[in-house]
Amino acid sequence: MTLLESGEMYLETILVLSQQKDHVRSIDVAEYMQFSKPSVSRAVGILKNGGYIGIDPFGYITLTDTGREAAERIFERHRILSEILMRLGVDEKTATEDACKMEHYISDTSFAAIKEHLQTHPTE
Amino acid sequence: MTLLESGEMYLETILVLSQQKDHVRSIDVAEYMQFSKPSVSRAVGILKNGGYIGIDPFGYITLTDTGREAAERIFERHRILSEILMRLGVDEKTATEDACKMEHYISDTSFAAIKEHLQTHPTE
DNA sequence: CAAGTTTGTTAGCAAACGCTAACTGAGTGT
DNA sequence: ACACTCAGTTAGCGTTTGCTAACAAACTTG
Repeated sequence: MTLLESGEMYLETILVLSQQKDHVRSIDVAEYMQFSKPSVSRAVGILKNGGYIGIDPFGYITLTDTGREAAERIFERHRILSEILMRLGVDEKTATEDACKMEHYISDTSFAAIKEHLQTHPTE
Repeated sequence: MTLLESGEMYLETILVLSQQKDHVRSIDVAEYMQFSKPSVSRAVGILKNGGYIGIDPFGYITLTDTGREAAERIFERHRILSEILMRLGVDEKTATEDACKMEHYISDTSFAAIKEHLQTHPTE
């Protein structure tokens, strides 16, 4: 099962929310993403089915190892992409929004190059 | 009518092909994009309907002013994005592929910042 | 405990956008 | 003229992913 943009967004959201709260429910994801409950319900089912998340008896969502890996991969892209855009003078809001889309499409190669550039050229 | 990624790709392709050949037909677009004829036929209908292209009696596709503007806007993003990626050490093929996706999602603000950076930091 | 809220699900719609199968109509060739 | 090929269209399918309406189950509350 290959993750598409939407799946990656859900995983990233689950990761972010789990860093902010004790547990994450579908309704939390729905509120955060501003999506309807049924949309999240279906997405959660698909991600669970794909082995990316688990749902405990309380309805709390947990990332599996695979899911956490994918979520962290995207989240890192998000951070690095917004950072380089801000480094170029882009305001935080725009940088974040753009990173949020580009994070799903950039290749490992290009991402590595950008990350490398940031590491070798610390904040001027 | 707001252009989505697919519409932008078709316009960009039409622009590129019109720089290479005397005239551009649906079949040329289909071959170039590796899409089926019906897919292109529908897309062409939508773009024509939206006022982005015209079809002359020979079946040749022409960009309207609006269409050309949109196509050139995307094409410039394509060029600049691949350039900055290559500047960071990414190989041409990957840079082009990535630019091809990101060009549709980057904001005017971020794009301007990248373009500005390239102009003020000529090839080292 | 009855009534209301909260959470999640099911059913089904809509749009975008790829596809194949099958047709039309125009030009080409023998 | 008959047959073939080429370009384009129509009809209709499948996937993804958002939505609303409506329902069920569980928790809260007076």
